[in-house]
Amino acid sequence: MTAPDEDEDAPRSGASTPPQRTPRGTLSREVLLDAAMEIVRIGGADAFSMRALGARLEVDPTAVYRHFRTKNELLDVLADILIAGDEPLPSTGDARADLRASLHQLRRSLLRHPTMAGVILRRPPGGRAYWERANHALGLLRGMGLSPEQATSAYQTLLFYSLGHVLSEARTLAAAVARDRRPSAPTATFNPPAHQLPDLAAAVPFLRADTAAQFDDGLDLIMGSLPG
Amino acid sequence: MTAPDEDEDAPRSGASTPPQRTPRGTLSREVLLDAAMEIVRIGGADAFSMRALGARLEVDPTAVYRHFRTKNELLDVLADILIAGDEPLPSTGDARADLRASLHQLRRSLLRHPTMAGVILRRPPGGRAYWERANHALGLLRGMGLSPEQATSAYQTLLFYSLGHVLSEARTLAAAVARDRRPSAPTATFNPPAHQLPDLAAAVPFLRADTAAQFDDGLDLIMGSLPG
DNA sequence: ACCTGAACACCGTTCAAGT
DNA sequence: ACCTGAACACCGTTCAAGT
Repeated sequence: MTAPDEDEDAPRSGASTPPQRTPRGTLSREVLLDAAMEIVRIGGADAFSMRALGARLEVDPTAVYRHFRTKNELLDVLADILIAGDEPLPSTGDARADLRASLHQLRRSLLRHPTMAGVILRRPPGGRAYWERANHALGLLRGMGLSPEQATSAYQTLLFYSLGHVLSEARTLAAAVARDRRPSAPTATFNPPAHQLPDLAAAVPFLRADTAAQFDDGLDLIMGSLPG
Repeated sequence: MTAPDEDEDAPRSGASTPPQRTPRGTLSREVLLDAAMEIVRIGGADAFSMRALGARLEVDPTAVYRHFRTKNELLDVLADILIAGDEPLPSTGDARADLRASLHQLRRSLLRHPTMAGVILRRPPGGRAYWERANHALGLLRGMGLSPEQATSAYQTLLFYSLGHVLSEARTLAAAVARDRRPSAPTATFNPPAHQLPDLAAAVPFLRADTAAQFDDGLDLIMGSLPG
């Protein structure tokens, strides 16, 4: 009924890498966000806590509250950094291609921290980068000849598809990461119970290993209906 | 930069409703799942913990471990119950309509516990209902004349779009729920910073209040490319 | 001004012990 | 066979106190 259950609960190991010294008064939003991202990179989303953050910076955990009102507020800023990514929004002049590229950017950036993607996507959007991406994409859709109303609908469809795809990839990746942390757990590859589900069985060979190409296929399908 | 931040952290109130008596030896998976669902219904996903579950059933929290190996395992079973929903899979003979109806079912069922949707969608899929839905939808797509390969691609696109849409609705709803639990927090309606983002500003009037219709628009767009 | 430390009210999970 | 209770190793957050 349930999957073999390789639990994400794994060891809650505090990140045990060389902590960077933090002379008095050096704490800042930037330093905190960098350290938070490091903790996530090393130990995954489960390893991140206000206490782990304090420990990493050799500072009392509660010192963080000078700079972020809550853990969730910090998480939201982290989210927006991931949504922004490190590449500029594409603008080659080919609206179709740019739109596609922007969504691929978003996917790649969120999947850079797969254990974090699920955490981040659960939070309500609100960051600057999120809205800038929306504005950019809407502009491209207008450029393809869509009305504001059509552009809005198309963008939401493309965005929700992308978020769902990323979420789906991220949760599988995150589970795999958790498995590898428990070395003895079974490999339990993605293996739907096709027994007695014939149409599912027929689909299994076409589940693509290349999930980036799979993502692109879906974009194709959705963008196929768009003018321009 | 970040939204006004009405935190989901709210009071971690243990569900304080009339607990049902639990004579010795009555504990079962079913009783536990019912109680868990009740806790979620009353207090949201944050209120659910192994300790709250024990308290509700007037049982030591650790007694739950006789029936579920971990909290995550229980969560996965809960997830599959929500994914199954309480309606049978539609089969009117109109494949297009049935496919659409099935995805609407999934959306409605997940949104019945919006605070739970995000939690559930973060977990890797693996329940029976999840795969039965896939099998059913793939069969409908085959019936519309799609090849196994086309059906697989189309189903994944539709599913990921649906999950993304539900996630997006759920996180907004969950934030609203959390706001209402802190009666003094500002209302902070969904309000993108359209200032200096002209294309976003042009889209705002077309963000539909009726999110079920919005969901359907996206299904239209995607299914518009499909044969049959 | 900025950080510390103790404290509060919680977690999930394990395991020896009881009935 | 089934449940309890103590214990372990954690949480986020508040607030008075220190420097």
